[in-house]
Amino acid sequence: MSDPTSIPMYKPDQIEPKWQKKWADDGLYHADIDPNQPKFYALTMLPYPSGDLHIGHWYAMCPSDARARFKRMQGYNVMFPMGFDAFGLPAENAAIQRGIHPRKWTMRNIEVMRRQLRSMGTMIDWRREAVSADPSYYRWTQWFFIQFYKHNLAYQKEAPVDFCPHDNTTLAREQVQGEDRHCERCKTPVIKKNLVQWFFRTTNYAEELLDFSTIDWPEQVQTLQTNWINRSEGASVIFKTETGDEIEVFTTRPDTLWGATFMVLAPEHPLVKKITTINQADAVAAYQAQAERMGDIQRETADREKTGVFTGGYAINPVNGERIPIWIADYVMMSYGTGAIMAVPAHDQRDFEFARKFDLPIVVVIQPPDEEPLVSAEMEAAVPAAGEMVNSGPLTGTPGEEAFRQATAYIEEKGVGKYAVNYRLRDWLISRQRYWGAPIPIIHCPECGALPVPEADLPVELPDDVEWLPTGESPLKLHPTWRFTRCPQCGGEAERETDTMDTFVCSSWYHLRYLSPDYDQYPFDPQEYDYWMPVDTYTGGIEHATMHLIYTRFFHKACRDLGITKGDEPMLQLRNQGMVLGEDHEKMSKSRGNVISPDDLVAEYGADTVRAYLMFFARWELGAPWNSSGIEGSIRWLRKVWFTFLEPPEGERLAKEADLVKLRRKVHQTLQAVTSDFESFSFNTIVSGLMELLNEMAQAKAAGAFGTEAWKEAEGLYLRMLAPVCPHIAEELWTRTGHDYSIHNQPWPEVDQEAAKEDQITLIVQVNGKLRDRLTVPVNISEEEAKTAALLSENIQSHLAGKTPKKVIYVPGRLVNIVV
RNA sequence: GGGGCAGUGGCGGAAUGGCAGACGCAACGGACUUAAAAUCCGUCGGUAGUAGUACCGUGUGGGUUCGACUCCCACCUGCCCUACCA
Repeated sequence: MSDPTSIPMYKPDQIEPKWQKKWADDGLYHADIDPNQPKFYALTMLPYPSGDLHIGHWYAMCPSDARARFKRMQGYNVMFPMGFDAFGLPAENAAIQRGIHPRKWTMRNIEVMRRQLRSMGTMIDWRREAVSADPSYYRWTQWFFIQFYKHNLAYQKEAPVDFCPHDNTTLAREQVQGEDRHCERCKTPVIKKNLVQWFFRTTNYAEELLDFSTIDWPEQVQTLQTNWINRSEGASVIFKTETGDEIEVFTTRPDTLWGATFMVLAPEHPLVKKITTINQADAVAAYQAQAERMGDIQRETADREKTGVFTGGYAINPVNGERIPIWIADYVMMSYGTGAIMAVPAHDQRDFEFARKFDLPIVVVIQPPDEEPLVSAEMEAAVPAAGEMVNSGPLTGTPGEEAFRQATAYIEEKGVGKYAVNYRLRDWLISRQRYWGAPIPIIHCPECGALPVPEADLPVELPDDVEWLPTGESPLKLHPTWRFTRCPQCGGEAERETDTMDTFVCSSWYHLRYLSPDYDQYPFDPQEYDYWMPVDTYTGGIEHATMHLIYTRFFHKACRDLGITKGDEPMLQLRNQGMVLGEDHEKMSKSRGNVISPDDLVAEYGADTVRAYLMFFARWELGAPWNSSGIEGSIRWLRKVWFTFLEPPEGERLAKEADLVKLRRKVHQTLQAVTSDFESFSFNTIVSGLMELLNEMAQAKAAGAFGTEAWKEAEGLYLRMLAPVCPHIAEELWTRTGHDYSIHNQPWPEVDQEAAKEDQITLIVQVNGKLRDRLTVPVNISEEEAKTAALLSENIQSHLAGKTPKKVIYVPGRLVNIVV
């Protein structure tokens, strides 16, 4: 290579800010409605403004940005917006610790993150930014709540809820994690509390949420959501107690009804008190108290020994009239099904263990085929398999495959039960007893009840002057004046709801606010909606599979039924990126000291290098540990791109025609591969393909190709392929090689299929499937010619050792396999 | 206990019925340099051999196939989710 000082060095810090400013000044990435252009809504999950943009944020956003840029060059009108999920606990905790107002803390962090996001060189259209903690945003979060409330999709009820004693607020079920049931934010074990809470009726949509047929989402997310919703088919059956009450149970095995020898209620079940006899009252009360405390201490694992207490009460088995005892036990959950079960010890392992421990009767009512006749006294475990119904009154003898249907028909005919579907999915608990969230827009009037705030009075703004100290009640409740108001109906004295909404409510519709963040007639401008929605590609972490991604689907469907949104799904295609681990292969965290700061990397290498490395170093959907020497490879590559394109070659070699044909072939083959890799999110092979092509171009340059027509073509195609990955250096080289600004307005090039075609192939010759020779042959070789050439090869002859081939397999353009 | 994902050189990965290890990092040898950095050239799965080459090799065991990293079955290991779900 000639003296590198003859041309300017590649200095990203002199290039990147310059272009970022020019693109912003020119509004290059403004996405406006254009009915003549196909639209493309590319969305990445909005970040929480914790203050520092983590390398993980870059990993989520840079490849998504590159793909959005690719789509833009393909001729789509691409919208790639950004915003901030700005409500939430960390701001409030920071306020408590440091005495800063949550709004101030949040807005300061947002300012830092905006700067960091700009330094990435993304094509974000900042005119569409939305911040969920702005009154102009949460006004509409409140508006959605009111629509839901008016249509019975939001309601309040007293319920035992998971409460975090450290954060002093309730948690949604999916925010409680692990065996010890700890808070996802602060890891404190949660406790149970009975509170009046607000809910959204997600369960109304349980069935529809199981349908993924119209969306292209990863199997894994579909599985996670399906398991979370957990649909089970069975029957609901009514048991009458001797006190005349009805206990409804859900069972997936109506065919085992004749084997129900006792019932079990959850300790919190409302009928327990009524059923319990005087003799048992003390034991029952003690057990209930113990069960309640259980939440307080640690919740034990599933395989712990069964405990329970007899209530003294009895129910009647509705199919055989047997009198069966009613127990309470903590293995029955109030939160699933009806909080009561019929126990069939012979065919359910939990019931079996319970029956053995408390010496309750076990009656076999199912005889699986291929098994010795079951004898209850000799059983060591329950037999849950399907089989012929036995000992089951009129249905005795019903074969296994008929049992479910016949049993269901029987109880329906007798009027004691009916076919039923049950879901694990529960209604979404949205109340939070904290300050920094969107206030629930409800006024409680002693005369008129809970009334929505009139829409004209929205937003219900958060007061600024609030005491933070968490007491378990909303800080809004402690404000001297805020909560006192007038009833919108009767005008009498009334009080505001002081709970705020779960931040997942805010993030369930942010993709709609991006459409028109300044619009004040409606949550979004309907014209913008009609043009841009639905989201075409949505990217983000898989950790949101059972939270945000279920909520936002629910929200969209609910809004559809209220006539607010259109279509069944908000996001057509979903892709998840993996995680960037620390160099020690551990999750990055401040306490481990293995955090990689994007700001430092940009200062050292420039944004283009960081972008390229993030796309190159791992499979995007899997992620990988960071490697600080690995990134050296990316900067070397970009330096080499720089010199290969700018530095005049030494010497006066004249390229041979064959070299130019070869160069064009490689360029168009690479273009083909890069195009399909962008479509399939294979970002790592895009970069490796470009590296390979550069190596080939350097060779062609050494052979004298620089400045030829073929070289000019290769240069133009290379830079356009590079543009989505490394937008700054691509723009700089584009200008320096004599093209017109801006490369980012260039169309994505077309593959010249003729140029990409090989004229020779390497024919693989195998003997019994083992590679024995490689032959270079013309691409249009006939089957006969290929087989003959293979058999004539010296190597092959020696491996055949005089034997006659039994069979010769030919795969056109690929290989010959000789079987002896 | 249930479900999911993954296992390929020292490392990240490529190939997804047909040349295993593209591309890059690290390492080693060399050139340039007073020296270093940068850059360039070369080697780089294992065993045997000067070499041509041969044998082995994609977590383990089996199967399907002319041919398996790739498809099927069972298992092992790691990670993630979930959990007395009736």
